[in-house]
Amino acid sequence: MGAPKQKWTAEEEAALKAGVVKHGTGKWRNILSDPEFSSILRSRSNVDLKDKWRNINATAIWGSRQKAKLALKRNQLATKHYDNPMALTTVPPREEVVDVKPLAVSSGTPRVTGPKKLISRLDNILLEAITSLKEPGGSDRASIAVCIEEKYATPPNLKKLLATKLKLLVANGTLIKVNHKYRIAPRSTISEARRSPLLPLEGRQKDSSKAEKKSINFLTKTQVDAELSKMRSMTAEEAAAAAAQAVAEAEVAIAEAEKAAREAEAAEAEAEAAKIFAKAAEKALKSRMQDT
DNA sequence: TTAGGGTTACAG
DNA sequence: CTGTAACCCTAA
Repeated sequence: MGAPKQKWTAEEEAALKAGVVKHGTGKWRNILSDPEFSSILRSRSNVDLKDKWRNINATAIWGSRQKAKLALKRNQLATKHYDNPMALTTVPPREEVVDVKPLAVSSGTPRVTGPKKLISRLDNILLEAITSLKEPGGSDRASIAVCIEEKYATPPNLKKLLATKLKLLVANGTLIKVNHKYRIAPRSTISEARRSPLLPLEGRQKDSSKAEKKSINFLTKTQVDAELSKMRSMTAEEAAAAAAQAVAEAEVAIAEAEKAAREAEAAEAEAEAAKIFAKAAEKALKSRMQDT
């Protein structure tokens, strides 16, 4: 009687997303069993998690459930059928489009005003697709694309966005790219990946005193390094990678901010700063690319 | 236990 | 009045 509707808070939503990223779609019970998440989600049930996740994705992609319902309703109400069922689906308005390809000067991109709601939904879908594929060795871009296309409407630039996002997620440590397959990072909460650069260190050989690798980030020593080395030959590619990395860092910071927005508002400011910095870096690199 | 369908409560 | 989000119920 005291709670007609218990609306979800940002913390709960963030926890849910983190749980999905960590464990995968479904496994609500597993997510709920997680001590960290259960602390926040202990008031929620697995069904609630599922429903919330459904709602999030439904609202994100313009149409999972609502579209079907709406379509049905419209079909009954009006016989007018749309010739263009779905042209532009995804691409949320506030998406930060890390497009590095277009050489157009981004003059049409105004300053970041203060997007409170972010965290690209595409990331969720992407991770969801990878987890749903359940490929042990990971999935390649084609499989992921197909999975997403089957589940949602397929925008024309999906492939490009997917490639960009994939790269981005690999850069920030959420995904691990081995050869040509992508898989979820084994052990790392995104926020944690930023704080502590996960060190494999299987055997002894712990050169902790070696602070040589300090700045360059949390990137694990995967084959990505090799590709990056290869990229060094190409200035443009390197610049693009750097820009993508900066944006990735910004997104991570934003995610962290949303997760702990309640505890520290400064984090959000930091995220904003990081985002602005990323944007600036991207812009600079881009102009440098075409200027040189 | 989870996925999906359906219903109710709240906001615009 | 319509759309959205939480809630509830049921089948797999």
